[in-house]
Amino acid sequence: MPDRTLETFFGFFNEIGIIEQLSRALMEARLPDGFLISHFTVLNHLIRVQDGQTPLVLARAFQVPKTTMTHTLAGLEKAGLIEMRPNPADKRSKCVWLTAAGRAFRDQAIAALVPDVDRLRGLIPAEALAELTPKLTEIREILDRDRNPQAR
Amino acid sequence: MPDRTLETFFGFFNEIGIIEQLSRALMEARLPDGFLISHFTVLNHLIRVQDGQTPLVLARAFQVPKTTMTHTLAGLEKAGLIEMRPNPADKRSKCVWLTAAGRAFRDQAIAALVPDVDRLRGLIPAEALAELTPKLTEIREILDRDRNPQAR
DNA sequence: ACTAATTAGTGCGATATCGTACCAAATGGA
DNA sequence: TCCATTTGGTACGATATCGCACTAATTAGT
Repeated sequence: MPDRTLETFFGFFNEIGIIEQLSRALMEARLPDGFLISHFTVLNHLIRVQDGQTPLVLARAFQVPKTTMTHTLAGLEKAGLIEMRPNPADKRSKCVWLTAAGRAFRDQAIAALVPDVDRLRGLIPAEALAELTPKLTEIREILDRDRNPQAR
Repeated sequence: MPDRTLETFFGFFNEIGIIEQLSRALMEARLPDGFLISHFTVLNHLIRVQDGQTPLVLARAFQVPKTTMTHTLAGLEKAGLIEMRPNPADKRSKCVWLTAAGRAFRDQAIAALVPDVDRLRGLIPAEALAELTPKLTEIREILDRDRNPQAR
């Protein structure tokens, strides 16, 4: 019950939640019908970091339960954007590989967002975001370490 | 395609998304089984701002489609935490009123969160959040004004 | 080497979210 | 006053998310 600490935390997470909703709606409006942020971010991650990763590694990277990742990957595979191959190092496991269509999809998605970002950067200076992001990263890492590290 | 603007925006919204997930998981773990953040935030809003508001006003306050708010309110009403009464000013409309149980539920939910906040404020100084929140509010308001203002 | 515990992935069920379509009431022109 | 449009709310269907439970493979402890 320390003074206004509770309100401070609530207020912060409340803004985070609303911005998340708004930005998700913005992005999904530009993706082809039936595709969600989750699809895009997985493709983007596979390109930026590395493909060939296992579903579980991806689930942990995105902090989602593994069942959710299974579902997302199934959608991407059905759309021909990724390929699931057996993991040579572990017969229980699989590796997720991008297809050419997957790379193209991600590039097109980014291209489709350019007009939005162009418009927004007239309203929100990129420097303001660049300044905030590392602080958010710090908080994200703290929350991440804080939560129960097993499961998911 | 301006230099790294795209990456800056992506990076920012990415952190926002992850923090949102982590904080939601944290809060929902403390709520009674079957209750979600959406339930809590509506109750909290009705107490902090004012009860007697209409579903549509609430939907706009939380930036969710009105169908989503209908569903959330139905859950709260079934649990006896709110009451839906006719709106004397508009026969199509309704007013959402808290019950005593609703107020108690909200108070208990907050009490259940105190240990978490206590722990977190040892890891994240409240001042750091207090400093970030207004900047997030500004961004949220910009995004809000930017998006298509009708619908939802 | 053998068994117990752990780990990777999926199937299934519950339910939250959200778009479309719809009804009823209210509003605004002519 | 009447009709067209707009607005508040809900029903319904589609699907994303997530917890639980299960199988198969791996790892650890003896």
